[in-house]
Amino acid sequence: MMINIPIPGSPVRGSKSGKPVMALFDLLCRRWSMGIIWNLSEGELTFRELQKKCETISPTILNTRLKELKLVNFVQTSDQGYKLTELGTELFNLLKPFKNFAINWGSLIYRKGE
Amino acid sequence: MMINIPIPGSPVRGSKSGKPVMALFDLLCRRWSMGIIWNLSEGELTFRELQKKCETISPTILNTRLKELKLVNFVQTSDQGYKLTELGTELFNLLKPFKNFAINWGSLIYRKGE
DNA sequence: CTGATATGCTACAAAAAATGTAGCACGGGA
DNA sequence: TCCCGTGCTACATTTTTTGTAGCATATCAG
Repeated sequence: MMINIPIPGSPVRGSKSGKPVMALFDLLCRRWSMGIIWNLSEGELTFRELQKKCETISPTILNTRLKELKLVNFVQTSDQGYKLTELGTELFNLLKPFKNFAINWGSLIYRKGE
Repeated sequence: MMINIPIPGSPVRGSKSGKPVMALFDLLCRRWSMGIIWNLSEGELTFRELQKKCETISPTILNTRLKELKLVNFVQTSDQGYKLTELGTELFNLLKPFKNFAINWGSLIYRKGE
């Protein structure tokens, strides 16, 4: 497995100069990144618990994402398994409003299909 | 090309029951989705302009993402090219604070490497 | 009308990322 | 010692993404 972290200031997807927000997007748009942060927000979880919460994630990708998220300091290990760092929690707080937005969006899509 | 949209309420990556927020994450975590929304926030852009803004996107994927984002009503076409819908603008507003977060995060990573 | 340019987009092969399944190594507990 | 549960790796297959070339149409100058 090959770990490749986007570094703000170095070229990333979306920005040759490495605009920080593009580096963040590069990271977050990797499959499951956001889901993992979301699921960890409720508290510490072991590897297998997290795997269950994510429902359909493969252990390979879960482990890769966890390594990445640890490297960028959004997630940390603990006795009990994995948990968000302070920074990761801040990021989750930015993600939180997506829930209601998504619910509203979902009801619009639903109506569209009627 | 095959368009496949996550529908809240139907199984999506991350949720067999299709939790709306997971459907949204499924969509947003596709490569370039967030970058496209970000770049369109400043105003209408033609296909080629958008391509230039995204710096390294391929036309294939740009077109795929645009079709998807139109289908879920985040983006619409206009005389001048492409622009965010009202809903897309709302979504952008949720994304906006990521910029400062990313800048802060970037400076932390930088310090880590010193 | 003709040629030069720009635009939106498609084709397609190659590369990279994600998936799914099997299962290993290790640390309890009985 | 045998049996679980846990964290995680191996690896073949499938899906996504990339990169390059280039087509079709529209516009404009001559």
